[in-house]
Amino acid sequence: MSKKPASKRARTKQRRLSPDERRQEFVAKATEFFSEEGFGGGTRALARRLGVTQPLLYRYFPSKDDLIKEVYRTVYLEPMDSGWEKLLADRSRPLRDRLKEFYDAYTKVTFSRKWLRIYLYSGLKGLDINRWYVGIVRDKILSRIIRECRHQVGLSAQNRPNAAELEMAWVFHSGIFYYGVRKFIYESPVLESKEQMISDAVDAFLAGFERVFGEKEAVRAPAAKEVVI
Amino acid sequence: MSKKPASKRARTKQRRLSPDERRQEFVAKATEFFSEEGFGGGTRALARRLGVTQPLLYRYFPSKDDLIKEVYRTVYLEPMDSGWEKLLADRSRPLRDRLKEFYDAYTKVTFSRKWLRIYLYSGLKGLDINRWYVGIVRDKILSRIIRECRHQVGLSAQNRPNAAELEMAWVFHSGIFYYGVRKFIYESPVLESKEQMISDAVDAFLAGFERVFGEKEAVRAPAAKEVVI
DNA sequence: TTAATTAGTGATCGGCCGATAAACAACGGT
DNA sequence: ACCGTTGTTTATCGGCCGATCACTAATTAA
Repeated sequence: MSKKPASKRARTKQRRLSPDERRQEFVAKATEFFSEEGFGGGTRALARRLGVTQPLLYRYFPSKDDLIKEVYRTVYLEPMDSGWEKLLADRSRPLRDRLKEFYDAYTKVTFSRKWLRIYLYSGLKGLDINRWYVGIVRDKILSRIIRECRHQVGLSAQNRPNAAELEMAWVFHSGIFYYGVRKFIYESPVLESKEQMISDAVDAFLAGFERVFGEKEAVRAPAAKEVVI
Repeated sequence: MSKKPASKRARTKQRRLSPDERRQEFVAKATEFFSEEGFGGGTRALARRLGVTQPLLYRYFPSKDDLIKEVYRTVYLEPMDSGWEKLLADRSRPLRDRLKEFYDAYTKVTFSRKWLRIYLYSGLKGLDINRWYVGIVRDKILSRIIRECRHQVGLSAQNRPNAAELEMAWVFHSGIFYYGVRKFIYESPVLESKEQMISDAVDAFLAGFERVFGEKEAVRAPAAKEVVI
């Protein structure tokens, strides 16, 4: 193989991108790259994938860590949709329908090899942004779901969710989440219909919530165990 | 700081370990080390933690990769207990009790920072051993659970589980599993009583399985969707 | 057309990595 | 007390890493 000046003026004129666009392009490709290689991936390999030389990265980002931070920022912020809370809270529709629609939407943005890998890597690193995200899920999504469940089974939806309810919502949520992990990370065969998986999970959750928390709580553990965390 | 001949005969006589014991000791410490640092962790840092010099590792293991393989081997095999299948299949006891006891035991060996981190790292690497483990869980645990659930709700427990049932068991199992991830990886606050979490999850799962698969399946999607995967 | 500015490259630095070889220290049988 | 064996260290190799700098090429403003 000889030298490779290829792609030098490969396509007609190849508009020069504005600095901001170029930066964003780098971040986007870097996200793909790091999601595959992990954040241990080298800047030279990344630059090769971008079709540029390695030092050029340092014109756009002060350090590799800064680039990585931007990757996190875009990946975590991208899927957030403020409409979700309203969707979950809309009591003019059956709760079952709301939950199904919410998880259809939620998994549409989070179930990708890219997103899940970045998420797991950042979780293993113990990054603040991961903690922030977990907190958002708990406060904006799961707490809301519990309020709606309480209302559904005729309990007061006033107080904050207690720890046991929250845990049950987490187990439900995580079960769905892990479908994505099995499919896109483990590349293990899963039920081909994501919609059916969600539908069954929602039905099971609602049935379970009712059995565990509905009505006669007499048989359950003493209230001391249900401290709010 | 001067040279550090410390720990040279530090404790009385310091029995010299047999080669096999020494090897195992190295693997054990290496497991801890890699679970914290990830497998990108350096051999020098590992050796420092072992209190020896780096080249010594290469007397016991031909390469870093071989050491890592042994780490995987011990971590994955350690928790496997052949008694679990029997426990799950023992129909002289209520299914609810069997499931609770099984998950109490299962989470006792898998819920540790060490195990979970190694598991997630190997999953992200797409290692064969991870696929093998997922297959074991599916075939030895979840399939068994479904047979017992079917028997419980009066269905034939003969045929293999269909894809929808299997998925539901996965969602249940993953929900419990992720409690460990949240606690030990994300270090997020969780319901302090693991037993209650399991108990509620089991109750919800059983209620859900009955509602979704019990009796009148008329309302469910056409059978075509329930192909065995 | 020319000068100034910006985009991109080649060469290179120090540092850490996995791995090897040779020297040295400790033990065990006789 | 000796010597062979085994355990351990010191010194070092080539290679890849993140980062820097001086330089060239392309673009824009005049």
